[in-house]
Amino acid sequence: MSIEEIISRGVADAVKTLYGVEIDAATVSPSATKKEFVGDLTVVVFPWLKASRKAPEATANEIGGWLKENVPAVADFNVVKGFLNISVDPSFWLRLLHEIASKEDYGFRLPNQDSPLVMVEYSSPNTNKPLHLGHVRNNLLGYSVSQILAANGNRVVKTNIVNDRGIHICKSMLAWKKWGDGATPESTGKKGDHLIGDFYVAFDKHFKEEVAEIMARENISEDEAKEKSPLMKEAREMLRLWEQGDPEVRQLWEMMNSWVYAGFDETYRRLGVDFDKIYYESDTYLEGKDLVLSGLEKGEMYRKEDGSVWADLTPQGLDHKLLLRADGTSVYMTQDIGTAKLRYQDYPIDRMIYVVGNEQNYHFQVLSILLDRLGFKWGKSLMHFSYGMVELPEGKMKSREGTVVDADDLIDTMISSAAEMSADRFKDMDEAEAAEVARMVGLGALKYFLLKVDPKKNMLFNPKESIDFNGNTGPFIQYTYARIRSLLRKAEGFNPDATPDCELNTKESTLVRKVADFRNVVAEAGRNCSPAVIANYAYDLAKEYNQFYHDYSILREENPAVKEMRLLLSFVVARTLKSAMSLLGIEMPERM
RNA sequence: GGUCUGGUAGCUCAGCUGGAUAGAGCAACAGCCUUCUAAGCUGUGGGUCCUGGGUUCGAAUCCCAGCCGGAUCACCA
Repeated sequence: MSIEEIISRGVADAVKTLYGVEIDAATVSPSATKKEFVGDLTVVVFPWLKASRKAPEATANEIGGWLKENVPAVADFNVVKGFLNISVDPSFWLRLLHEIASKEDYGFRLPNQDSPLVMVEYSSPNTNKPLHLGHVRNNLLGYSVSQILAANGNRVVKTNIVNDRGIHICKSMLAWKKWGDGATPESTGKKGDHLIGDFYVAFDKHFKEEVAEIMARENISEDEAKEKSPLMKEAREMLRLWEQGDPEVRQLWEMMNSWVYAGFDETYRRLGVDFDKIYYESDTYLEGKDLVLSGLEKGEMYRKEDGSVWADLTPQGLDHKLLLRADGTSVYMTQDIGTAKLRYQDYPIDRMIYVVGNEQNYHFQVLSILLDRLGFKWGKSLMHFSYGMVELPEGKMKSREGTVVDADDLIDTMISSAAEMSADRFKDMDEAEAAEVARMVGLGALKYFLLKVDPKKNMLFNPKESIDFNGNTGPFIQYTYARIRSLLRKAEGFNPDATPDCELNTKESTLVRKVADFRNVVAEAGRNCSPAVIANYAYDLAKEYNQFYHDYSILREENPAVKEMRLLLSFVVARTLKSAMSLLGIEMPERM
């Protein structure tokens, strides 16, 4: 039983004994005492004033006195206004420290065969351009949420749906045919996804020139000129051929896609994210039609005179939504319904989480309603893990304006900056180790920077600031960890199973309490799917430890029991930091 | 216009299941390396928590209204 539970139950017993009123121990919720007051935990007594029929101070004093008499863990108390500050018996903290040190991975619950099966969809790239900063936020969030759910005892399937078909891919293909000159990743030395991206840009450039020319020549509006553009006509024709399964177009498509996938795989690998199952839209885009038609039979949808099929969402306060065009073809929503069907055939999932940007909030609101109507048990509760845009200091990131931050460039920049700034520290490492540490630190900086912010908010990514390794950053936490590891290496004969016997001071007990709280933090992060909760906890713990670290010379401590206890405390702090950061996908170097 | 979402220090962000004098980092200033890693630590200054009402012992937090910003409301994906 945790100390919070002991206190809660004690207060409930006290109120019952003293005032004869039953209260639910769960409503007591003791919180950490603020630094400027004496004590470990604080209980607010205002809620029981009606029961005591006394002033706040008197009530708090009575309850405090009862706790001190009857609850062994309570050593002392003091009262400030209606706040009852409780000091916990120091021996309790020592026992708790031993208990934590003796357990492996004390923060995580492992899933078993009966655990809920959760599918997390993230990344979802288009195959016509490389990944950019927005994808990086998506990938890191998706991976971290998966880790957090797994740590809370869920079975997790990480999935990715690749948008590998459509007019945008045809644009790249057409550009390659026209101006590519047979270029391949091998012949150009370019990463496959970048090569394809360059052709997409090339198409856009030629297309714009063509439109401008037509506008000038025929004196018509831009929209009309776009309609008349031969290039666009060719792209559309290519899409038509693709849909017919034209062998030549399909072959080109497969070749170019394989280049892109090789490029994506490398970026994913460097980011440290992975997937259990990848879906391709070219396999799923025709699915969903049957389901919509069955919904039509059940009266969940309706058909208009022109033959198109719609869903009436006005009962939910939304609009009418098109699901099948008059010619019977699918729209985006229909495809997502079809993908849901396929997924459910592959995995009997209990819960579905879509990590997709907030510009699609409306889409997922509608999808949830439709899946529910079509009989998916998880439809109603599907979670759209919505996140905001990443903006740059100069302004918004728009591919048109050419200010996109490429994911690969970004990773390179982070790693080389880390190497540069750490050159002095890495002097005594060999080249390979220095490079490995720079990689961990560079990526740690990037990941932490993007994950510590509340996902639903738009955030500002300042490349300069993210390279600054001071303050609330990943490297600060990594550094704290590396120092503890160094300390433990130097401490001769350190034994994590030792059971030193001494009293803990306030700083030490605060650290023990925070480490013990990790379990609750992981649970909270699991409830809210919130990497930010984990990140800010890790920072808080690292900061607390740093203050502690600077106050004592642990290796020179003369009392062997105190020395042993502080080493043990350092050990559990390091382990907790590592566990927390693993939920963010951040690696921890043993030296840096 | 409808819906969703955000507004906290000069800047970037925590805090939001209601609790004490609203916290970090950056930036500025002043200290601390013969001590286990100074990517650190200590101190100073910096706030109408967008505004106005309401709920109550108590509101940055909950409710209502308004102001400002973002997203979305495609037979695009």
